Amino acid sequence: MLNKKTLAELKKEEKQARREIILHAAITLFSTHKISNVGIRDIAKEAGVSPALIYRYFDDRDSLFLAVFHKKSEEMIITITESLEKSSYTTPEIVGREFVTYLLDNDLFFQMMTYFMLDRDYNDNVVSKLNQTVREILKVFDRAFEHTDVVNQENMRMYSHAFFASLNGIMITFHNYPGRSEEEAREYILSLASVIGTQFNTVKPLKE
Amino acid sequence: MLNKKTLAELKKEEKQARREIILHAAITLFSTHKISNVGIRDIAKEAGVSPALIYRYFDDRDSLFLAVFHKKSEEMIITITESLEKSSYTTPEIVGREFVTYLLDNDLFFQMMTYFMLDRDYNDNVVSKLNQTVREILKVFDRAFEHTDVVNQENMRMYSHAFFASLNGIMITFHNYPGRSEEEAREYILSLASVIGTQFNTVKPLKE
DNA sequence: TGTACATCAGTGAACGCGCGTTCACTGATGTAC
DNA sequence: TGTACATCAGTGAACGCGCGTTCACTGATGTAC
Repeated sequence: MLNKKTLAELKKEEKQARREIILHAAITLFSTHKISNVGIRDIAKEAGVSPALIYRYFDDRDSLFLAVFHKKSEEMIITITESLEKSSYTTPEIVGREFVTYLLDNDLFFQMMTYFMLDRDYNDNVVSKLNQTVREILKVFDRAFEHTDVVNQENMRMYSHAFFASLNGIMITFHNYPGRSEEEAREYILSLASVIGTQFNTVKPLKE
Repeated sequence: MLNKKTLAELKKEEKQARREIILHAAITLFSTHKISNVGIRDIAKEAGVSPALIYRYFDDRDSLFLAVFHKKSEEMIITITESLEKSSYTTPEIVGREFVTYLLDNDLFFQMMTYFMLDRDYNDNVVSKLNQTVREILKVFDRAFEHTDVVNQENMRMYSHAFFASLNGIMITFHNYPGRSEEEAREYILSLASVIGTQFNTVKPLKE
C-alpha cells in the first residue's frame, strides 16, 4: 500500500520533472531569440522531445508561454522582495531603481511581460492565470507606498499602479531607442526611473 | 510644353491619390481589426485592387504600416498642438490629460505606436523614418516643460521623456486591464495620468 | 494620320515558407486473473 | 509465475491554414517616326 503510494508519487514527480525540462528549454530559447520567433518545434528540439509531446504537458502554445512568464514572475518577486528586505526602509525611488535594474538584467521577464500586456486575445483559462500573476507583481509595488503619507488605501494603490506603469513605459519606450548603445540606453532608463521615482518619493495629493 | 508639364503633374497626383486609397483602406481595417491580423490581401481587397499592386506603392509590409503610423502621428500632433494653443498656459498635467484622451479616442494611433515600439527588427529605411516620427511626437511633450523651472535644457528633455514614457506605460498596462469595462478602464487611465501629471507640474530636482 | 514599339499600371495565381496542432502508430509498463 | 489486456508516454509525419512576396501576363496609354 505504502509502496503503491510512493510509486504514484514518483510518477507524478517524474511528470513534473519532464514539464520542467520543457519549460527550461523554452526559457533557454526565449533568452537567446525573439519570443515571437520561437516555435513549438524549436522548443521540442531543444528539450530533445517530439513536438507532439509538448501537448501532453501544456494545453497549447499560449499556456506554455504563460507558464514561463509565471515562473519568471515568481523569480522576480522573490529577488526584488529579498533585496528590499535588506534595507531598513523603502521608498518608491528605491523600489523603482530596483525594479528597472531587474528588468534590464532579466530581459526575458521584461519581454514576456510586454508580450502578454499587448497581445490580449487569449482564452479564459490563460487570461485568469495571467491576472493572478499580474496582481502578484503589483503587490510588490503596493508595499513601496505603504509608508508614504497618502490619504487612504485606495489612493495608495493608484499611486502604486501609476508608478509601476510608468516604469514599464520607460522600459518599453527607451529600451530599443535607436542611435544609442545598449549601455547608453541602460543609463538613460535608470536616469528616467530616478526622475519618476523622485517625483513619487513624497506624493502630492490630487486636486479635489 | 506647359501642357506636357501639367500632364506629368497630373500623373504624379494620380499616383499619389492611389497611394492614399491604399493607405485609407489599411486605416479602415486597422481601426476595426487587430493590426497583426490585417494582411496585404485584406488591404488589397478593401482598396479594391490586387495584392500585387500594393508593392508598386510600398516597398514592403513594414513600409506600408509605417506610412499609416506616420500619417496618424501627424494627425495627432496637429490635434494636440491646436488644442494646447487654445489655452493661455500649458502644464504637464494638461498635456498629459490631452495626450491620454487622444490615445483613448484614437485607438489606432495608440496601437500603431506600441506596435512599432516593441517589435524592432525593421530594415534601416524603416527605422530611420520611424525615428523621425517619434522625435516629432516627443517635441509636443518638450513644449509642456518649456515653462517649468527646470535647471537646463538637457534636464527639461529628460522630464519630458520620462513623462511621455509614463503615459505610454499607463496606457499599455491598463488599456486591457481585465475585469474592467472599457469605460472603467478609461476613467482609471485618466486618473492615473492625472496622478503622474500632478507629480510633474512642478518638477522636483534630482539629487545631485 | 497611321503604325510600330515602349512603358507601365494592374492582375490572379502561384511560390515558398512557417507554424500550431493532430493523427495513427509504437513500445514499454502496469494490472487483473 | 504466466498470460492477456489496458494504459499511457512518446514519436514523426502530415494536416491545414495563413501570409508576404513574386511571376508571367494583359491591356491601355504614350512616343517616335
